[in-house]
Amino acid sequence: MTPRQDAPANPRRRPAREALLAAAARRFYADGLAGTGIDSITAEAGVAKKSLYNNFSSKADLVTAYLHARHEEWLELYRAREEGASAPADRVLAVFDAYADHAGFAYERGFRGCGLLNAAAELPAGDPGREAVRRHKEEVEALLAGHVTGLLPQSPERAASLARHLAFLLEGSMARAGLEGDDACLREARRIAAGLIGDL
Amino acid sequence: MTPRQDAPANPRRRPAREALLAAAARRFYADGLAGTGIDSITAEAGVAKKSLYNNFSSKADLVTAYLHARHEEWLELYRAREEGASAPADRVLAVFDAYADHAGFAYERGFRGCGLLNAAAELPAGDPGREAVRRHKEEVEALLAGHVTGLLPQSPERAASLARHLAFLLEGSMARAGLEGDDACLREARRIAAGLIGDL
DNA sequence: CGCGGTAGGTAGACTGGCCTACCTACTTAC
DNA sequence: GTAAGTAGGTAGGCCAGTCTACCTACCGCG
Repeated sequence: MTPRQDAPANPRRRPAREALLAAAARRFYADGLAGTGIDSITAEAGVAKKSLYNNFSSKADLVTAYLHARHEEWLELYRAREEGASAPADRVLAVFDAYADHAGFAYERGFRGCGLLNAAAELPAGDPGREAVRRHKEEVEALLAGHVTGLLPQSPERAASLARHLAFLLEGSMARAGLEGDDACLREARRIAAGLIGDL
Repeated sequence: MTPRQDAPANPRRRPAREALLAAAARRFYADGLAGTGIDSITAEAGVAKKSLYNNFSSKADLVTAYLHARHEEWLELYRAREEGASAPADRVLAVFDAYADHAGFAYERGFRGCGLLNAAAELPAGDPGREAVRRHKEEVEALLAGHVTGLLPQSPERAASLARHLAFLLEGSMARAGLEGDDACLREARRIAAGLIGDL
């Protein structure tokens, strides 16, 4: 029932929502949530302020959409890496590769680590956005746990512990990579992970 | 040559600087750097705004002092844990315990992970404060590397790799603990670390 | 001992700028 | 004609930082 199933070819009638989301993603990632003003987003998107409030009810709503889009984007990267990784060990490493891809996206200019974690750092303790980031990280860990269970079918609790271990490794290396400004930490974490699941 | 070597007993003449630093630490940790206003800090410190600018040249200067104080605070916690830990393995675990202590400080109300990492998440890519956080994390890793070298004197590169491994584990578990809102992740990371250095 | 200067505190007004959010008025695609 | 875009203004609030005006503890000195 959606009247517009394909993107309109006319540039005059381009969907403002996507331009806004793309611009918001760049500004939020680079300057932080609180450090980014509405005007700078609309200016970068080349869009009127009214269009922002036509598509989003508030800045907080735009932040929510940003977090959701970033989650989806990561899933996309992971799915791309998962193709061709059939063995459980390769699927574990595919998660690490997806993280590196995610880093590579922003790497060209001012890599600052995981956008979701950075956003969560700005949100107060009980904030729904913070909960969304928590769920994302738990989902990534669950993904790892699924693959690790394939490697250790005989002992589920050892598998769960290893999955946590890998998840911490992944998260910590991403945080450090953001501070260092390059993805060397991520490559090293992948190597360490390969060692952990290699000698099973 | 300092004319006042002991704290003045008179409450009228209490040092505003310390009250400001303590209040800033609470507000910055709970609400973020950009999310915290000058007025809320002076109000919580029970101090005039003038006193803030008597003691600090700007809000950025106060942020710098906050980051430095947090670094020193962690060092203090680590030193307390290091006493009585003579074996290298125990010293490695003392670092993990110091992190848990650090978490416990803020745990009572609204634990939000590592204050230094959260602050760095708000700072732009080349910011001096961000560099300070990077140096702090590198210092922690160097500490771990020193202890691990005591465990693996025969192979320095394996020791360096293990130190990184432990550093990532530490950082990642702290990040996850902040999202989850409790220190269960930290306790699990300590257990995993003990396993890593136990079977050497 | 008393007295005045100084250093560092208090309260609060104020400026200029940026923030979110809403608004009007016009334009264009379907 | 309508829906959705454009440009840009405006209201009202919060921000950092400065300023005036006053107050009080301490110190040296006569």
